[in-house]
Amino acid sequence: MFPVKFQTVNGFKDILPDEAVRWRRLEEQARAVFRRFGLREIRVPIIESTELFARAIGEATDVVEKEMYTFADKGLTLRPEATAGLLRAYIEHGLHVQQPVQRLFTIGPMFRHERPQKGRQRQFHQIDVEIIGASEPGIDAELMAMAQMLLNELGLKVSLEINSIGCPQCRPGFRTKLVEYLNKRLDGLCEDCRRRIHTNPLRALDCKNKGCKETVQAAPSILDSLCSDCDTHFAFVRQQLDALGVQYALNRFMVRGLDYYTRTTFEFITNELGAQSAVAAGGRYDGLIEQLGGPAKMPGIGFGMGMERIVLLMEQQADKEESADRADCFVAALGGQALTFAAPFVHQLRCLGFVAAIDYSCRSLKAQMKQADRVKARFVLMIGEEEIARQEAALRNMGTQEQSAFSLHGTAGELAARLAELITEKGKHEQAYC
RNA sequence: GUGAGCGUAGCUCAGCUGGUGGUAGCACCGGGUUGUGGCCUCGGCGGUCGUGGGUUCAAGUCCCAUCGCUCACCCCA
Repeated sequence: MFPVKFQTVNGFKDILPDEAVRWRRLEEQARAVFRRFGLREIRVPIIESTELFARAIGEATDVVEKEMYTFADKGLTLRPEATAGLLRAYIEHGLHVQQPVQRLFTIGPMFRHERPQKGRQRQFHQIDVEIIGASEPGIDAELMAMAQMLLNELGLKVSLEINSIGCPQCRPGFRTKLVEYLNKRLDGLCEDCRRRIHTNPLRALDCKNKGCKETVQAAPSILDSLCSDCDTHFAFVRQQLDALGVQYALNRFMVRGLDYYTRTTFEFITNELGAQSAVAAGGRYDGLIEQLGGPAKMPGIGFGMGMERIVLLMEQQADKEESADRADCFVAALGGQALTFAAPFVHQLRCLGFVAAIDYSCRSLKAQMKQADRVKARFVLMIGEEEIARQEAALRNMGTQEQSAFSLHGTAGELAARLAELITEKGKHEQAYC
């Protein structure tokens, strides 16, 4: 039984080097945008106590009920989302004392035991942003504007939908009204939604079933049931979005899957990801911090951005750009003696900060040139018997095909420094690579 | 947890109503260029047809089981 083939387990994926280029671009762009908005990075463990997630996300949610990777005997769980862990860290370290408003982001893997499909893995990655300690509606608008800026700069076309789901003061009233409405129209609802009336009636509002969609069209709107504080808040959010030039659509049917959300909720959506539509989503969670044992009445708002989904969109939508993985100089060594020259040389070039490559196999020059081409080398330095005899290597510019002699007198360090100067100098004149 | 579809070379795929696994494309290696890349050209490497059973003179093809993957439902980023 020896030729056991191992493979990634279901729902987990390798990100191979070619694809990792896109991931890196996403992360770098995110960091660049976040810096402009004064966000600071925080890194927290991917394992927390099961109890933390149960409290934050809600005991009755699908995520907690059936999707968590839990080590039952240890009371620990792989995080299914990032907010809970960040807030735990915020509270544990008393960050609010240092700075009343904390603007934080983190990037990393999350885990949910769901059946995988397009744009959904069991290990998936999120860019997560939280602004804690500020309740002003301007914050809500700024956060959405920032997410949109990032998506725009990645070259993606997605749309923004917003809603307000009220607060513990006004939502129960709406819930009652909605249940009343739904109960009168059971015929128009799918089986799931009839069940939802008892478990989570708001979910019926965003059911994909056609009949439910029609039935729900005339349902009472949450926006008409907001208390005056929530209503004022949401009006300001919309006004601010307009002022910032952020395009959005109001979606009174939008609901959240996690219990902690209050007031403003939003989703950046696309119809180019199969059954998945949200690429980033979030909202306010004004009661959550207190609920987790933090300071009373501490507000917060945040969003998660699904990196797999963004990367899929980047593949489909964004301009293909040339990979930056490019060698400055490839040193072709022909024969063992040449290697003793070439290797220290390449090492010195690398010390000087250049991307240098070498092939130790001593294959034919043709083969090595092909290899140089594959690593997109801008220059190739050729060292063979003749060159060693003459003490002059050949330096070839791969873009222009120009070739010149390069004296081999001096120590490896001196030679590398001179070569570095040469390839920098020549590289300035021809950016184009054909 | 539920449903549907698909497993042939490293990758993308042909393979008809069962009748010898494809000069297939890409990639890789080598020759054409006694030491010069991309384009071209010629050649080479590469497969227990996911696995196990069954039907048949004969199975990549039909049937059953099993494993894996994909998509969708639920739910969610």
